[in-house]
Amino acid sequence: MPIRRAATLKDVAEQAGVSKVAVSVVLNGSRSNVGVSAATRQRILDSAERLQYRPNAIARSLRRQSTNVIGLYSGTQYAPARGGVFLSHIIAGLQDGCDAHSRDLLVHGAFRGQSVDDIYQELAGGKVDGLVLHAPGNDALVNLLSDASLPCVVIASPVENLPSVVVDDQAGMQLLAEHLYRAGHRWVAFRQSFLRHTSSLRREAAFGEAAARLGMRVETISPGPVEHEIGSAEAVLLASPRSERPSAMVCWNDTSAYSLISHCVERHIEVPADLALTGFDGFWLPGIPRWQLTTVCAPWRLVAKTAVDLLVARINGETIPKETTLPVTLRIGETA
Amino acid sequence: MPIRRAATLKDVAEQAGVSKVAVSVVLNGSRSNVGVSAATRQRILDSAERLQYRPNAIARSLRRQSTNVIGLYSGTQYAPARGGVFLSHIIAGLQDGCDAHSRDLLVHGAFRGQSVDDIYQELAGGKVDGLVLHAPGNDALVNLLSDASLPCVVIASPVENLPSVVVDDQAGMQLLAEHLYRAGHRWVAFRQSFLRHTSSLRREAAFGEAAARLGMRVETISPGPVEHEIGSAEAVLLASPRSERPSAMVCWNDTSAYSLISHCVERHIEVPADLALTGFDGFWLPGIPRWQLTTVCAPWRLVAKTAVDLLVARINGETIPKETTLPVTLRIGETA
DNA sequence: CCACGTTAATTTAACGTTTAATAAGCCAGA
DNA sequence: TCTGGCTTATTAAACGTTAAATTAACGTGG
Repeated sequence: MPIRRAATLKDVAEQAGVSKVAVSVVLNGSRSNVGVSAATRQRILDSAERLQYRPNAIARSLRRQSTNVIGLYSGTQYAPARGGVFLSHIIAGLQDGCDAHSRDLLVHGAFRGQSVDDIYQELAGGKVDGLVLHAPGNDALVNLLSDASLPCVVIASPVENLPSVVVDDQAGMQLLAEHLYRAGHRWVAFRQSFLRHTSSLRREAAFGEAAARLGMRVETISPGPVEHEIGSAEAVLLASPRSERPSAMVCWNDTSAYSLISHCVERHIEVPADLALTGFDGFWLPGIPRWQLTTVCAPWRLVAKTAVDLLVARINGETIPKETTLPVTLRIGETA
Repeated sequence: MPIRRAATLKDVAEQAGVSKVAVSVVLNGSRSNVGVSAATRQRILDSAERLQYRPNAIARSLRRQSTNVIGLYSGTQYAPARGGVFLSHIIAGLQDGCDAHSRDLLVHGAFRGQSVDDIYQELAGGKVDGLVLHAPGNDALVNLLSDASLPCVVIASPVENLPSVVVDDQAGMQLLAEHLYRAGHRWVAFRQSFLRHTSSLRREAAFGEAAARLGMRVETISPGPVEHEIGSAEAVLLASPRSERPSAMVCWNDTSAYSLISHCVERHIEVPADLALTGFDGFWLPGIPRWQLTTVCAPWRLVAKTAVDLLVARINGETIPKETTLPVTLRIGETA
């Protein structure tokens, strides 16, 4: 079978016996000053149809100096087992946004072992009109990006000098603290991310303050160095009699909470009777039976969608707020 | 602050007092016949450094007629709650592949309400060097793509005329049938996807044959028209005494199985004592306690990675197999 | 001292678009 | 009859890169 080159403007123009410009105006309508008569227009349309013309997006991008593509750079590994549920909501939201603004989404590679400069080059190489950053981590990279004229919006955790879209950790922790207080808890622990994510640290601080304001005793527990494993301090805690340890644990996110439930089940600790526990994120996992987690529901998908909205506004030259905070809600389940 | 235009080859060339070609050769090394002396090379490198030159990916793509980007088109909505876990594994695998071949991943929009022609134009507009298709659905689109010279690989479900990467549904169903037979089951049901996915139909057929070969009685159950809800036929079945209904249900995927477990718990049906059930996919959900599903583990992430490998081979002009089938394994949990 | 190969460069053209500038034809009004 | 304006076009240039063809300079061996 003959692999024939895709038809270009030039081909159509020759077929129709007109100039490239006329074809461009008719097929990819521009706001320039050229007019085209009805007859010519029809001839062009016919030729385009006959030649199966499709405009070349790359050439157009080069000329227009804009690609209609939004990039995503995430500093975390996109591993479904670790944070994958989170990122899958983020990607869904980015798609919502891209869809609404007729843009495509470019997911940049993992950049394993590449230098900051290489990563920056890849990000700023003109492939995208703007960038959504998740957990960029690397300060050097962020500095490069702040200096560059490439529009960026950060999600999930704020970063100095760049606009961000986050959820109201503060309010979420306040809601949890009040709920636990009302349920009678006076000694509670915050279960931190074993990787000490920025979000975890922010929530730890917020919960500490909220609980202290209510007069509760608060401490922080770090789980083991391996995900889903239990740390030694935590093991000691879970082995202690009920009266000699916190009666509730606020986990930094849902995954951590589910993992903790497993440990409790193994140790025959009744949830919430022996130990109450809560999560954060509120992701709905398909049909998980039995355990309805008490958690803070955060609109992550909307966060991503909003980030794209802002990014597009920014690309269009508008000024966008430094920090956008989306509200959270408390979902009371059966674990606290 | 001054938003200064990014430096181009021309800028560097002028600074260094050489031609653009020399700069191109030094910075973006090509295999052409031009030589550059050590002194000139240094001068160019210095200028590039001073001007913070980054090559423009779009211009390069236009000239090279290749973008180094792989596209993903999925006919399904990317909704985390529905199939999102699946797609998140797929995207992870695509990233593995893109990473291995130094490519980027372009996730095309949802194309809500767009015509086949528009979608095709978007896909074939030169933005990507090749396309991974998931559940393309639309026949017209597939035909267009088969005709076009754009390399494609289909994943998850085979499509006529296009190379595909799938998992061994046949073997998986054989394993399940044998396992259930050994456990003493002689009357089993296949729980179909309420959307009648192609995969579900293939598995239904394969399981039917395998079970029949073993002399088991088999039937098919369609769940309700709403996801995670139960259908009337199924409700009747679950309400029947144990001896008057199948003793095991093979669900078309894990999500369906988890959902069914919930219904069983509500109805006080003990799993697996009163009803055994199995899934398909073997996704690990973070720390779900209590229910270890008996299921077929399918290497979806690897499927996606393999698709990219093949696609890249195809882009490089190699011939690739029509259908690639990856093996599955049986994971025996506590539900069957 | 000249033909020849090697090295170090440059000039030209091309990739497929879009925009700006320009030109030709025609008609209305002064 | 000329000026000006509108319609319908065309030509030239530009976006930033790379490939092919060309040129200039410099030995080197015959």
